[in-house]
Amino acid sequence: MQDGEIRVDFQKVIAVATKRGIFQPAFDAYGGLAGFLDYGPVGVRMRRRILEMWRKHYVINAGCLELDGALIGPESMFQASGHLGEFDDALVDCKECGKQFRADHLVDGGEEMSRSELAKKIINISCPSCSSPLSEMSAFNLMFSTSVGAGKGSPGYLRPETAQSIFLAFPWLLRQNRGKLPFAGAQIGRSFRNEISPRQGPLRMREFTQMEVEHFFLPTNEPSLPTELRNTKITLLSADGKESQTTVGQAFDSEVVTSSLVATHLARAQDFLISIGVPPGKLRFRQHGSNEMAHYSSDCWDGEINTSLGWVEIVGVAHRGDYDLSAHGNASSREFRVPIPGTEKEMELWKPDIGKLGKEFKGDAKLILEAIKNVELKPNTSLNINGKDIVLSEDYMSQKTERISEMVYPNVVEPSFGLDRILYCLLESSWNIDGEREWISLPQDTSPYDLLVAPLMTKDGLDTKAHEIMKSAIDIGIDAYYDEAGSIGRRYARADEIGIFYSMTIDHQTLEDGTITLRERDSKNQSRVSLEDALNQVRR
RNA sequence: GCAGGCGUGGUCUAGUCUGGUAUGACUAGGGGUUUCCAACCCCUCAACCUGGGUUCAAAUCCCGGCGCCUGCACCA
Repeated sequence: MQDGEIRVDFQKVIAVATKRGIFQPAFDAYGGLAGFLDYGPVGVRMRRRILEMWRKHYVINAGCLELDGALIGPESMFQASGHLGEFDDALVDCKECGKQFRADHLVDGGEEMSRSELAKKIINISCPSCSSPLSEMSAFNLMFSTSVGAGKGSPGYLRPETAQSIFLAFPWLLRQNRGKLPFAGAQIGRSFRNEISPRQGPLRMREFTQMEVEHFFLPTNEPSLPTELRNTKITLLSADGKESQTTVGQAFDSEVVTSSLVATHLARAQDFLISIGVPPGKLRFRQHGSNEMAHYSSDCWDGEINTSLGWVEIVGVAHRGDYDLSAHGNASSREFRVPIPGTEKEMELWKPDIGKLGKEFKGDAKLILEAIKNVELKPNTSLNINGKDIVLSEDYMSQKTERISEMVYPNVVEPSFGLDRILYCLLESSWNIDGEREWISLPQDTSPYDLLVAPLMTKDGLDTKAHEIMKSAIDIGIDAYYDEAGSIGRRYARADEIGIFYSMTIDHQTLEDGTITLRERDSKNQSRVSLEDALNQVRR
């Protein structure tokens, strides 16, 4: 079977997902609500295992600092992050044919205009499709809004990405890292976007789980591409349309990927995805064109999987520059900059003697302090305060020695994974069909269960023995599933359908010599081994 | 959000045109039999998306809502 082959379609995956307890539409009993899913017993296990693998890669191995941020944020924060402005589309629709357009796309230079300007211009424009008059402009924001507190409360929004939590926590995380750059924050959590028309189940959700890393570094000292990642094979589709199968090292050397940290995270993302079972032949990284780029990003590569629905984005590796930290630095009261090492200078500075200024100038002292805030103070500085010329002599100031560094906003590279999409793509791409037999061929690490425990029959004490074995498997940390219903073949089929990695069958010989039959899912190979050997093999 | 199509047990489906106690299969559960890759026999559970209208009577006809699919638009 070919690596890149597509063997199953969307409808089929959704049908089996429902049948086998992976996921189903939420609020089904009330007619459903588009864009929301419930995960069932098997789905929750799969998600948990994918998350475990992600944490292993990014938190445990790569040493990212993990955060779990609040879901609801204040308006001022989203103002600063750009989400209130940029996530907000001004829409008009045609009164005649009902088509809907983005107002800023209909007006020349509309993308640069303020809302009120746009509203004035749009009055004179008619429907591009049928030339009928257009409706008044209405705003649509993709963020869910709510109100915080009693009564009218203050406006709040559900976060549309987990990233902002990490940006806001940057000064705090930096202290946890004892002031050292580079470092990365990592977060797993839910995000919310009020999509206009969510479709295709887990691929376009209104509530979804993100796994994000924000890797902070000094712009003057970008982490280099680690040598062990240079040979990572990767398929790249750059913005100019050229597709290349190359290595991360070559892509960086030839400047297809210009940032060493972006290159690093392309390699890491690829490693992670392959480790959870994404077939390399179905994976590529596609560079965004400049018109596609999000408001914060200067370079972005989407990791995409080839599915029955076309290429589906499951991870974005974005160079966000200093967009977010400088936005929060400017809008909030906190310092988000860091000193640039080596720029530390000793300076002789004159500081005003506020006590003396106050005694001498009384009410004007405040104005003087403000006036000297932005100039370099030295003896006999002359100022104009309320039309009066004032010369500050040495008596009003004293000289101090200070060590000062240049300050800079760190830059950030962000790999951002969508868990729900990953799970869907994994189900689809690991689907195998062989005649009547259909099974999910996930690596053991992301299979929902390690082991099926099945007595060949439910008599002669075989089921009792199987229960005992079940317990001993669970005791040593094996995720085991017990099934005694129906023929053994049927049980294998059920186990295969959700991708249980091993099956263990208990028969009469088990009662005599303690051996069992161990079956491996993909090959269907069976071997008779002692229970102890079997459990050791199954144990992860 | 617009247009078109669709909505029947857990799943797939017949029935809708032509209004009258909803068909079949699979799955699942119980029992029997058998035992290493969805075997067989018996039994059981279980459905007309929702709200209104027309009618003696609505799964069926009409209108609204919700959901799904396709196309357009949108998409970090």
